[in-house]
Amino acid sequence: MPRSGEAVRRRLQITALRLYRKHGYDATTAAEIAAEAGVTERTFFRHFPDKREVLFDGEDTFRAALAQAITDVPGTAAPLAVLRQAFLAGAVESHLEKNRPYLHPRAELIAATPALRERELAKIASLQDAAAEALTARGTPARQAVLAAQVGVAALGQAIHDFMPDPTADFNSLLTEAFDDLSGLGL
Amino acid sequence: MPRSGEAVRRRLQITALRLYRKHGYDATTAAEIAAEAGVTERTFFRHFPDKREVLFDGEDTFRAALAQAITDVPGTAAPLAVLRQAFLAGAVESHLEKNRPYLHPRAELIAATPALRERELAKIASLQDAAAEALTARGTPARQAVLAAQVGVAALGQAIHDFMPDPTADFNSLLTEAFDDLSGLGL
DNA sequence: GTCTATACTGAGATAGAC
DNA sequence: GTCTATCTCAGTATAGAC
Repeated sequence: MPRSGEAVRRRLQITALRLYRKHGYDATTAAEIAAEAGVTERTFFRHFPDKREVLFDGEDTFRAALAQAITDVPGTAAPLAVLRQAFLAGAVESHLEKNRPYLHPRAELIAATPALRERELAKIASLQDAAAEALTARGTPARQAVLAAQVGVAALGQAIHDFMPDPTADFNSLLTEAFDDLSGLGL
Repeated sequence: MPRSGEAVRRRLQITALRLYRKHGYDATTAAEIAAEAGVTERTFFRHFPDKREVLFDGEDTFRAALAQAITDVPGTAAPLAVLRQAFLAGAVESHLEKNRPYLHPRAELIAATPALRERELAKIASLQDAAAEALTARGTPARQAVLAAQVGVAALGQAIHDFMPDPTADFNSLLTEAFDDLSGLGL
């Protein structure tokens, strides 16, 4: 067996998704995933702090890329306009494309599993925090930044949700649509 | 020690909050909480399905009251205007007042404990779902309802956040302020 | 109320990459 | 030799089953 950590890590992720979907999250033990990936249970927990996190690898990188995209938006537009531009800039789309084959099955599993849904919400909250911080660094007052981040990420979530089941969809159109929808809510 | 279910339940909640704050959530065992409350560990898990839930009792009632308030808003205003009126109607304020003494310490603990923060986010998401459903029942298109619920609950969260540390604050002013802030985000 | 499975943790030993 | 990935072993606590 190869000792390169990255390969083991990938195998654990793919195996976990497959077994979680096959037998359910609760009915799948960490030992089973590890065994199928050719390592011991302890190694599983060395790569991932818990059974949920194995499905959320790479979120940190994505969050950093998104924060950078917000920082890089030129000009002094209003907070939500900045977020719209940042989300259109490519970081989101490239992150989605990178995991294309797993996106939809993974989303189905998460939606059907409360424990995983909780973890996903935490990741989204973390995205909101990063977005708010990036806006603050641009000069947006903290209060507005936090609110704008929550609203903007909600629109982003809607776009991603619509994008996933349809391989032919154009992400940027969906994103523009979601942000346009915000205007009709009656602010 | 009285064995009437409600009293035990209350003692378990108060004891849990105290011990979680004193020794940290992870370092506190369910057995310790139960012992201090004068019951067995088994009784703890009979009242609360897990160690987190003991801090989130009553959320279901609150969610139902909020949904009812949304349903009860008269007229055909835009979705966010409906939510603003519903949140001002008293259900939120009365829920906050009921737990006044525990609100702030509880919030501090949750903010400092990732596992509890995850559970709180799940509860908030559940509020959003209920709000979206109530809006849909009023005739708001599903897409708009989901987005409006997320935006409205974000404003609500901001108001609650500001309300907690300050016992003299007027909740309805904070809420109005938060909703007004939404207009300045640049839609 | 008792029993058990399993998620997770810690420490020390081993094995391969450099 | 160092460094890092993995294994082995022993343990605790949560939560569910009976």
